[in-house]
Amino acid sequence: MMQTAAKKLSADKTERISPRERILAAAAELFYRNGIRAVGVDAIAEAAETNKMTLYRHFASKDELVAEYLRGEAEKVRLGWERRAADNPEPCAQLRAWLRDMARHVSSGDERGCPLTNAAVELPEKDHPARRVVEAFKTAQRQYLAGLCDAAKLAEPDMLADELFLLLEGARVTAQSMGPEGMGERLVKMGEAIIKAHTISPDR
Amino acid sequence: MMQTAAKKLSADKTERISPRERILAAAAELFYRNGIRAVGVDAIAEAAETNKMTLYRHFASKDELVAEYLRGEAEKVRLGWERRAADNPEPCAQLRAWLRDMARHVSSGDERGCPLTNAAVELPEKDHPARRVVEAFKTAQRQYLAGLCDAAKLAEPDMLADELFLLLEGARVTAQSMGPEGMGERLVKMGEAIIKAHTISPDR
DNA sequence: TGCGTTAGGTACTGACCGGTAACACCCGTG
DNA sequence: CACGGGTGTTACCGGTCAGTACCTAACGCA
Repeated sequence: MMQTAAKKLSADKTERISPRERILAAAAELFYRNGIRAVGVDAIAEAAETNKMTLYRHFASKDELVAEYLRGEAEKVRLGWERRAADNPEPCAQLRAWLRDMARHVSSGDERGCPLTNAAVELPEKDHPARRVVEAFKTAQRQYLAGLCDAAKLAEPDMLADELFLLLEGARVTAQSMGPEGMGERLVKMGEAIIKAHTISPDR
Repeated sequence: MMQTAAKKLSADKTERISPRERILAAAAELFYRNGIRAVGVDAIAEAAETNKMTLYRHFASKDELVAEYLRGEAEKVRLGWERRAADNPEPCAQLRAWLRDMARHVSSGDERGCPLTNAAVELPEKDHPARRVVEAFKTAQRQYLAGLCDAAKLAEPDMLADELFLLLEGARVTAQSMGPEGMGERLVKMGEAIIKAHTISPDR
């Protein structure tokens, strides 16, 4: 009675979302916040307002769920790049927008690093399905960034791309062990300085 | 008989090392290689050629053992700085030596990132004894680096210190999800370029 | 010689892990 | 109305986890 009514009500507003999506959303939140190994499947099922059986009907194993979670995170990042590309036709402006986005994100306070990177730290086993996702993502990210630096006609685009990439990766991973004490604006300044250093000189 | 003979023999060559040291060494290797959460106390005791009871006579809990492991790693880093300071009286040369050491380390192949940073990724719980160790270490590292940049009379020493720090931190954490494809020499080039950018200009 | 400290060994606890079996249920479609 | 797929519920499996009780063996020191 109450239950059916509540079911129908919630079906109208939120619970129309399929269990699979709820599980993925809950897993993303818990994995990122508490670490992958620290979160059990029971906890995920509970947070998704479902149960373990349903989870295992949609995902072959916890490892596969982790891989799917990481694919989702990679997709979010890709969408971010798409948005910035749409907003900034100039590749250099796109680069700067990325820098600002990341700086804001890092200094947001609840930063816990890049989910993909964290997964690689937490899951060192070479044959883990999650690792393939991480490696593919990081490689693609690096290539895209290098292409962007090249399109922006900046000097030594590959090296500049790596500099920026490593700088931001370092900032994200460091923000969680040291407070983001003014890391945000400082990060932008550093990135801008590095870009500037690659605007003038043809090589060294 | 056999046992006592073997005991005495081993006591003469290697097993004079106290169980505590053996446990710490085994824990360091296993924690770094496989991740902290992935390693059980039984595995550590076995690798240290002792048993769980002896482990718990020397360490109050696994968490405390982890903290002690991290203190050991921090001390190793400190000794590295001491060695470099002895070898390079000039602060700028010391900085460059650090860069080279880190580049070699990153491209060594079996890099799995900074143990302290990895611990912070694996153990998000704010009150974990390991986190205090990590935070103290990272803060000290940053300050020391800034002091070194200042002593080297480089422009904007604090920002330069952060740039180098984040760059190397990013390189270490990235080396494990992408192969260290020529990361070594490229890292040195990047660091040198950043240092160079801070040698001339008084400010901006 | 005797005694206390330290280490090793075995076995255990209670909790939790990932994963599965069996069954009741709701609901849309025929 | 009957049916079947997706879902919820409960109980369970074997294994592993951190941590402990209890006893024995070896050693240093007096």
